[in-house]
Amino acid sequence: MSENVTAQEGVLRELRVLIASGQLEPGQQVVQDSLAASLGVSRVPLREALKVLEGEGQVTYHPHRGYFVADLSVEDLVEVYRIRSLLEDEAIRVGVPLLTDEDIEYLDDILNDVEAAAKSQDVSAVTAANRRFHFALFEASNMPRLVRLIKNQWDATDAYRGVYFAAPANLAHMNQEHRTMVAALKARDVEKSIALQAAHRENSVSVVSQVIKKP
Amino acid sequence: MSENVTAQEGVLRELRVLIASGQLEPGQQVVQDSLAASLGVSRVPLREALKVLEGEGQVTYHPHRGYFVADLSVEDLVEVYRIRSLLEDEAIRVGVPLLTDEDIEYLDDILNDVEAAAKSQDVSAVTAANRRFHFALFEASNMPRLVRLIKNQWDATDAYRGVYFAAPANLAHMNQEHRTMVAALKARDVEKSIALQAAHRENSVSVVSQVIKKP
DNA sequence: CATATGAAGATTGTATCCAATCTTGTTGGG
DNA sequence: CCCAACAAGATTGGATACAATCTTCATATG
Repeated sequence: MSENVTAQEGVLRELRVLIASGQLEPGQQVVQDSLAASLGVSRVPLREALKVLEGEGQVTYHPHRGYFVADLSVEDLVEVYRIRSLLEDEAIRVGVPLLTDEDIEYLDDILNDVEAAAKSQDVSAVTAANRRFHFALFEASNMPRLVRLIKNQWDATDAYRGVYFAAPANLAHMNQEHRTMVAALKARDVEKSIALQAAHRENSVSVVSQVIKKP
Repeated sequence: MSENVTAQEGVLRELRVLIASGQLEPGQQVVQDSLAASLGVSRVPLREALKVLEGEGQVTYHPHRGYFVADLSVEDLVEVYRIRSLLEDEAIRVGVPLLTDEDIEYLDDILNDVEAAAKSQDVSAVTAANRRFHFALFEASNMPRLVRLIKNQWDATDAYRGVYFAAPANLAHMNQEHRTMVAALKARDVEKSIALQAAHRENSVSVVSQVIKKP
C-alpha cells in the first residue's frame, strides 16, 4: 500500500473520501477542531489539505468563517462538464495516436477489473477501476498538466457520483461502451473515441443533475 | 485600495509579485523561515499561500524538502499554451455573443489605460491593464470556473513575461491588435476574435520560450 | 582513492496556545 | 412586536515551540 510521507497527505486522501462518500455533506461547514480530532491530527495539516481542496473547487472558503463543502448548482455542474469536454477531447485527440499496443492491452486488463467489480456488485471498486481506465487513456496524451485539470473536474462531481454505478443496467451499458471504445482505440479512431467518451459524460450529467435538483 | 482580510491573502499577493518579478527565481527553493520573516508573518500563513500556488503550478512541492519556484521546461510552456488555447477559445466563443454595448465600451476604456501606460513606459502598468482587458473579455462568458483555469495558466508563465512589453515595437503592435479585436467584438465576429487572441498567444510563446531556453 | 558511516546543522512538519473575528442569543428601547 | 446593541460562546487566524526529516560534511574503512 502507498504509505503517507506526511500527515497532510493522508488527511487529504481521507477528506476526499469523506466528501465523495457524502459523509461531509454539500453545503456543510467543515469545523476544523472536531474534524482534526476525528482524523487524529492537529488543525495545521488539516487546513493545508483544505487549501488544496479549495483550489480544486471541492470546498469553498470564506475568511473568518471557514471552509464549506462545495454545493454545486446545476449551472456549476453544466460548466464543469463543459470544461471536461474541452479538456478530455484534447487529451484523447493527442493521446490516441500515441497509444502503443501494450497500452491498449493494459486498458483491456483494467476493463476486466471493472467487469469483475461489477459482477461482485462492488460499487466503489467499479468507480475506482472505471476511473483508472479513463485516466490511463488521458495519460497517453503525455500532458500531465492537462490530465491534472481533468482530474480536478472529475473530483468536483465525485460527491454526486456513485449513483450511476448502483444500477445494474447502467453497469452493463457502460461495460459495453468501454469495449466499443477499446475497439475504436485499436483502430486509432480518434473521432469515435471522443464520441464514446462524450456519451459517457452525457450519462454522468443526467444522473448527477437528478441528484442535485432533489433538495 | 483592496484591504487584506487575512494575512495569508496578502502573503499570496506578495508571493505572486515576487515570482512574477523574478525576485524568487525559477528553480530556487523557498526557504520558509527567512521568507516568512521578510514578509513579517509566521510560517503558517506562508505555507497556506504556498499550497495555493502549488495548486496553480507556480511552485512545486517535495515532502520534507519544501517548495521550489516552478521551473518550466519548453515542453511545459507548450502545454500551458495549448491548454490556454482550449480554454480561451471556449470563453471567447461563449462570451462574445453575450457582450453588451456597455461591455465593449468598458473594453475600450481599458485599452485607453493600456495605451496610456505604454506611452509612459510603465511596463508593470501595461501588464496589469493588458490582463484586465483580456479577462474582461473572458468573463463575459459567465463561466467563472473556466475563467479561473485561464487565470491559472496565465499565472504559470507570469515569471517569464514582462520582456515582451519592454520593447516599444511590441507594444505598438499589441495596441493595434487590441483595437482590431474590439472592432471584431463590436461586429460580434467570434472567429476573428479567436484568431486575434491566438495571435497574441503566439507572440507570448515565442518571447517566453526565448527566455526559458537561455540557461 | 572511493565509498560507507555518522553526527551537526538546516529545514520542514505538526501540535499547542492565544488573539481576532464571527455567530448566536439576550436584553433593552422604540 | 420589531429591531438595535451587546455580551458569551464558538470558530477561525496566526505565532511559537518542538519533533521529524533531510542535507552536508567530516571521518573512518575497505
